[in-house]
Order: sequence, then C-alpha cells, then structure tokens
Amino acid sequence: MLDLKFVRENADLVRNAVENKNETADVNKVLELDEKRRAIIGEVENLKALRNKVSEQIAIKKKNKEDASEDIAQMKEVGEKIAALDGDLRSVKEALEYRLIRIPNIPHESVPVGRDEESNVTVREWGKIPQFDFKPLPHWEIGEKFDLLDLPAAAKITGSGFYVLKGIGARLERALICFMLDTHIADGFIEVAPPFVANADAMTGCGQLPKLAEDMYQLKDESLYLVPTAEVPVTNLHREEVLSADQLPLYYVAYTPCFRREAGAAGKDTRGTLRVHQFDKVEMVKIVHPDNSYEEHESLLKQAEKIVQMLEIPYRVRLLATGDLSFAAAKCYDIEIWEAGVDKYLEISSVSIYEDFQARRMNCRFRDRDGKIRFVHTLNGSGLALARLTATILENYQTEYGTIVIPEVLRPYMGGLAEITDSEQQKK
RNA sequence: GGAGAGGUGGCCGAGCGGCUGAAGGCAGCUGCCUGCUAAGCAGUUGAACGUGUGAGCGUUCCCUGGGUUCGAAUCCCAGCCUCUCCGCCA
Repeated sequence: MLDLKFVRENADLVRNAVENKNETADVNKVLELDEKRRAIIGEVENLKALRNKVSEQIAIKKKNKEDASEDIAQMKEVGEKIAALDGDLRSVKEALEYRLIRIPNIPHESVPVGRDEESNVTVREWGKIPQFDFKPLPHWEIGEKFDLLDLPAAAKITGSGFYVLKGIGARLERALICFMLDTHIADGFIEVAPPFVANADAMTGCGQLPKLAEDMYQLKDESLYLVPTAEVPVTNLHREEVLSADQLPLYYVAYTPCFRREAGAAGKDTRGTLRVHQFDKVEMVKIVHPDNSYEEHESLLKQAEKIVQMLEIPYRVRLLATGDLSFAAAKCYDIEIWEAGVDKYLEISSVSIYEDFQARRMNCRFRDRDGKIRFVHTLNGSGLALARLTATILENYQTEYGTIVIPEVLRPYMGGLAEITDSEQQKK
C-alpha cells in the first residue's frame, strides 16, 4: 500500500505507475475520497472537542450540585450529530481503504518501462548451455524411465497439476531442500519453519489479497489460505511490530510447499512438473533498513545465483519490465535456468524488493537511531523453486549412456550417490 | 470439545463512569553532582490522524468490534488471543 499523503502529493506519478503495470486502479477516486474524509474529520473533531469541554463542565457542575440538565440536553444532540458523522467517516474510510490497497507499488526508476515480458532485459548470463550428441529426454520421460516421477499416480489422488516423486526422485528433492537451506544458513540466514496456511490479514499484508484471491486455495469453513509462497508467513513474522534499528537487517530462509491454483494458466509450460498446483520452495526473506535496501536486493540476487552456480546449471538473470512486475514489487529480477529437455529457459527464482509497500500493509516499522519511527523495507527471493529445479537436474545431467549424474554438491545429501543408472537402484 | 482465569504504555503493574494518555516501579534519555567499578538528585521519554509556515492546537487509541451514557480503560454484549485443569489425539 502506498502512503496516502504520497498519493495525494504525487498523483501523476502514481497514475503513471498504475498504467505501466497494466493495472486499473482509480487514483482520482482515491483523491476524491481522501478529500471527503478530511472534510468530515474536521467537522466531527470540532464537535468532539466541544463535547469534551462541556462534559468536563458537566462534571464540575455536578460536583458542585449545580443543575446541568441544559448542557446534557445540548450534548445529547451533539452526540447524535457525532454518531452520524462518525458513520459517514467510517464508510468513506472503508471505501478509501478499498481503493488504496488496490493501487500497485511504484516501479523503481531503474525498471524498464514496457507492456509485457518482451520488454524484460537480460542482465547477465552464466554457464554454458550443454550440447548433447543425442536428443536429451524431457524430465517426464526420464522420471518414468527410472520410476522417479509418477504423474498418473498423482492424477489418481488429486487430478491434474500435481506430481508424485518416488525413490531417488523424492530423495533428490529432499537433498536439494537440505542443500539450499544449509547453504543459506551458512551465509547468515535464520531458518524458519512456518505454518503452511495463513489468514487474510497476512495475505493482505504481503499484497496477495485482494488481487490474487482467485489464485489461492482457501480452506473450507475457515478464513485460512494455503500459502502460495513462504514469503507470506515469513514476512508477516513481524507484522504490527516496531523493531529496533540494531535488529536490522533480518535474514530469514524457509522451506515450504507452495500452493497455487494457477487459474487461467492451462496449456502454458504445463508438461511434467513445470507448472503445478503444489511445489516445494526454499524462500529467502529480508527485512532491512530503507537506506540500503537496494544493495540488499543485489546481494539477495547473488545469494540465489549462488545456488544455481553451485549446481552448475546455466542461467540468465532478467530484469523485469514494469508490465511484468508483480503488484507489490518495486523491482524484480528473475533467474531463468536452461532446461535441456524442453530446450528453453524457465523461471526458477524471483528476487523482489517491495520498499515499504508490504511494510505499510503489515504495519511493520522500526525505530531509527535518531528515534524516528519508519517503515522497514522488505525483500524476498526464491532460493530456489523445486519442481522445475529437479526437472532441470534430471535433464541437464543426463549422459549418452542414458544415466543421470548427481551434481557434486548434492551427493553428501544422497548417501554418496553419484549417478542414477537404473530403476532397480532405488530399491537397494 | 468441557470448566475456569486473564488481556492496560518498551517491560512489570495500579486504576471509584467524569482534570487518567493513563498512578507506581523498571528500562531509556537529558541535566546537576560525586574521583572511582557506578550511586544520588531533578527533569524527561507513546503512536496515528487532522490543522497550521512554525512553536503549537485538536481528535482518536488501555485485545478487537458493537452497545449503554452528556461522558467509558472503568458498565453490557459478541468475537479473538493467552494461561490453567479435564477430555481427545500425531
């Protein structure tokens, strides 16, 4: 959420941001409601001041056994007016709030302006795209061949959009989770194991609600949602708090499954485990001082890249254009890894900075060294998303002999296993 | 799920329906003082919103939301959360 005063004073900038982000929020309506709100406040607060003053006099008169019935009658009238105005004020505030939380964050000046992903910019590329003397298999075929991945079984349990990992496949995923968590922890991140559900306040705090309501699973008869990302429970760790300056920066890392309905995404990169309703993810969250948050953003990106590099997977970093930027983000890098089996880059990580947009929605503040209370800045980045990563490893690490090499860094987590050679292996 | 207790400022903890934004203590800050591992004395220390160039002024906030009243931290109702005991349970 943007600061109301900021919107008031920078209406053009905000309108521009709404347009560049392909949003439809009505900024003028916000300004109009704000004006209305301030008019009512002025009126009702004068009446309240009067009531407070006279009520005090009534108390004195009563103490002196004087007659106060005239004052009381008058204040009864004032009280009714106040009640009416308070009612008006509340509905105006609600309408204002409704509009305000639907205004997207403003893109940072370094973000390229553009309608969609066509305008994204490649910041850098890393690694060599592997060349094969044979046609590399896609992960769903590898998974079936070695009995690591069972899509038909998942369909029996849930319907489409889910997957089952078995044997070495399941272990590979678990190995990745442990490897990534351990790596981030060693670099100073605090591990968090949060709930996998969150309430509407938490969802609103991060900006998932109201916009993405259709993309989330909501529990029946409960006001809880399955988390679409660990960002939600972890960033909300400090909602409604005033932190001290020396607590910052806070670095968290959490593993959670992520649940997404992917409404309207049918047909796009949907083979195998490339787009599913539930996937695992290790997510990093930073809560930082506003003065150096963009440096923190760059270092967060580096932290995510580190994982990809350690796994020796070729990737590129893309700076998202305004039109591809999410509702709450001010700036975002995507890391896209090269998947040999499907012959293209796929998004594996989003590293975003929200400035104080989420902090304001969550009311997460800190007391700066000069004693002033300010909103923190929040950031998060996948480090990394699992389903596609597991698929990529199976595809990129296949050999001409039809085997799959296990990346060096994962072997300690796989009981020393260096290569998947046959489907019998996992029964041992 | 059943029974009970409770939710007040950074923390602890008072609070009769009316000078209580809130006693007292701790912690913090600022002075003064003292030559000694820090004590004593005095003062000071919340947030949001509105208004004003500004010092300031005003309004609101004692878990949340309603209600009673001229006036609510204080009374009534509903909800949320925490704790204790019982039951159930991985």
